Amino acid sequence: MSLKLIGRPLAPLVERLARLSSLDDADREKLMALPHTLRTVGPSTHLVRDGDRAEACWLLLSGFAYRYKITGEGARQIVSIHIPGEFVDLQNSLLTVADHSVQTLSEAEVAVVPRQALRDLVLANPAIARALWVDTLIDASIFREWVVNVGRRHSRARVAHLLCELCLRLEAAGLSRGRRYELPMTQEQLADAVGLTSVHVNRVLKQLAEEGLIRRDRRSIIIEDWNRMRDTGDFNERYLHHDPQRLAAP
Amino acid sequence: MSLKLIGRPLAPLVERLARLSSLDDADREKLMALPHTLRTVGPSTHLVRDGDRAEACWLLLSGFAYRYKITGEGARQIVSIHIPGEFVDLQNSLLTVADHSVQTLSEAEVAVVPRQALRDLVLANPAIARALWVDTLIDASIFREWVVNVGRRHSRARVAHLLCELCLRLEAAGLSRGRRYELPMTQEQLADAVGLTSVHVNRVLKQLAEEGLIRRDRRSIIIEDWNRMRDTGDFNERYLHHDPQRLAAP
DNA sequence: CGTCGCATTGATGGAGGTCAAAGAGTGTGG
DNA sequence: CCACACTCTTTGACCTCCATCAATGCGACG
Repeated sequence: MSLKLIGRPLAPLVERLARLSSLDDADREKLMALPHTLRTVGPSTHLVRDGDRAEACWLLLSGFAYRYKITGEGARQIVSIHIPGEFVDLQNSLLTVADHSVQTLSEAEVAVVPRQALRDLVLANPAIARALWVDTLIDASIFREWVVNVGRRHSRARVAHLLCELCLRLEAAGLSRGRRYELPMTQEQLADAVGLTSVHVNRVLKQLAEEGLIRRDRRSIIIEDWNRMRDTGDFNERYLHHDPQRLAAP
Repeated sequence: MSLKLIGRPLAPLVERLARLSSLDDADREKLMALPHTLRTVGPSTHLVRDGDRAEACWLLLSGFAYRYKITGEGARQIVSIHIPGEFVDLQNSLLTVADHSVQTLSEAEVAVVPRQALRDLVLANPAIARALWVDTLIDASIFREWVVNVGRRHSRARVAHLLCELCLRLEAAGLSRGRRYELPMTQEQLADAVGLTSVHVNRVLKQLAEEGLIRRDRRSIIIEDWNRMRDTGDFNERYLHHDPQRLAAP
C-alpha cells in the first residue's frame, strides 16, 4: 500500500550519506527528489528474495531489517542487520540478480527506489556516486568484521561484539538513548547472526547479564558496562568508519 | 624498487573491470593512463597494515595476496584472497584509515595508484566510477558468502567451498588450466581463511583427496570431480556475479 | 647433511551443538 | 476476565566436531 508521508521522507538517507561523504545543498536536494514509493510493511516481510531479478532498491526509513542466506543444509546465516536510513540492497542498482534475501525484523517504513532512477542519479552526480560508493565500502568493512567474528571469536565475544556494534551504529544514527536500544530480534535470529544456536546465545546472554555487562528488558538491550563489553567483545569501532570522512570537497 | 614493465601494465585491471561493467574505448584508455608506480615484491610482503593512513591503492598485476585481521586474542582471520587484476584495497581511495592488513602470498607485481589520482578519475568519469562500484559490490558479495561459510558450514564444506571459489575466479581471469590451479597458501593460511585450525584443514584435505574429489600436487590443486566438490562445498557461483553485467550502456 | 618450515598423524579435551521439556510473555476468543 | 494457544526463552542432560597438544615425517635449500 502506497501512502503519502509528511515532508521529506528521504531525509534519514540524506543525513546518513552526508555523514559519510561531503554533499552540497544541490546534491542533497537531488537525493531528496529521488523518485520513490513509500510503503509500510509488517514484521517478517520479505523485501528481496535470493534469486530475484533486481528491479528496485529498498531504503529503510524506520524499523529494522536483515539480510540472510540459507545453506544447502537449510541453516540460516544472517549477514547483516540494518537500521533506519540505510539502503538494504544498494547492490540491486547494478547487479542483476539478488544473491541473498532481505527481510524486515519489525514493522518498517520503506522507500522503493527504481533501480534506473538510482543509476541515472549516480551517473549525473559524482558527489552522490561517491557517497554511495563510500556507503558500499563501509558495508563491506562490516562484512569483513563479521567474517572475523564468526570465524575466530568465542561465543561470548561474538555476542558481545554484535551488541556493541548495534549500539554504536544506532547511536551514530541518533536512535539510542544512552546505552539502551530496542533490538527487535529473537535469540534465534541473534544466533543466526553470530553463527551459534539459540540455546547457546541464551546462555551467553544470561551470563553477560549475571556479570553485570548488560541488562535485558523485553526486547531492549542496556549496556551496563561499556568498557567490559568492549573488552569481552574484542570490539574496536574503527571498522565502522564513523569518524568524519568529509575530506576536502571533490 | 620501481621498474618499467613492457606495454600496458594495467591491462589486467582494465580487462577485469570491462568484464564487470561496460567501458568504452575512451574509458579504457583513461584507466590505462592511471598514474601508478610498478613494483615487484616478495612473498609475505605487507602492502597495507591495519591502522595505516590510506595513501595509495594497491593493484595486483601478478601473484596472490590476502587481507586479514587479528583478534585481541591473537588469532588471524583471512577475510579475502586476491588474484591478479584485482585491487586489494580499493577502499583506501575513500576511507581514511585501513581497518585490516594486506599481505602478499607469493612474489607479486603490484601497481601503486595514488589515492587522489583514483578519486579524480572517478569524479570525472561516471562509467569508470560505476565499474569500480560494481567491483566493490562484488567484493562485498564475496564477503557475505564467507560469513555464511565460516558461520554455518561444516569443516568439509568450508574447505571445499573455498577451493571451488578460487577455481572459478581464476578461471574467469584466465588463470587456471582446466580444473587445476596454483594455490600458494599453507594449510595454516587456508585454515585462517575458513575459520579452522591447520590440523583440521589437513585432515579435511586428506579426506577430500582420498575420496577422489581433489588431487594435490605441491601447491597445486586439481579438482577431480567438480560436481561432487560443488555439492560438498554447497557451492553456488551466483554470488560471484560472473554472468555478464553489461547491461545497456549508461 | 643439517635445518627449517610445513605437512601429517595420534591422543585427548572442551566449547558449543542437539534433544527435550518446562516456563514465561502476549494475544485472542469465549 | 479467564483459558488456551502460540511463540519465544530458559534450563538440563548428553554428545560431537573440532581444537589442542605433541610427535614425527618430509621436502627444499643452503
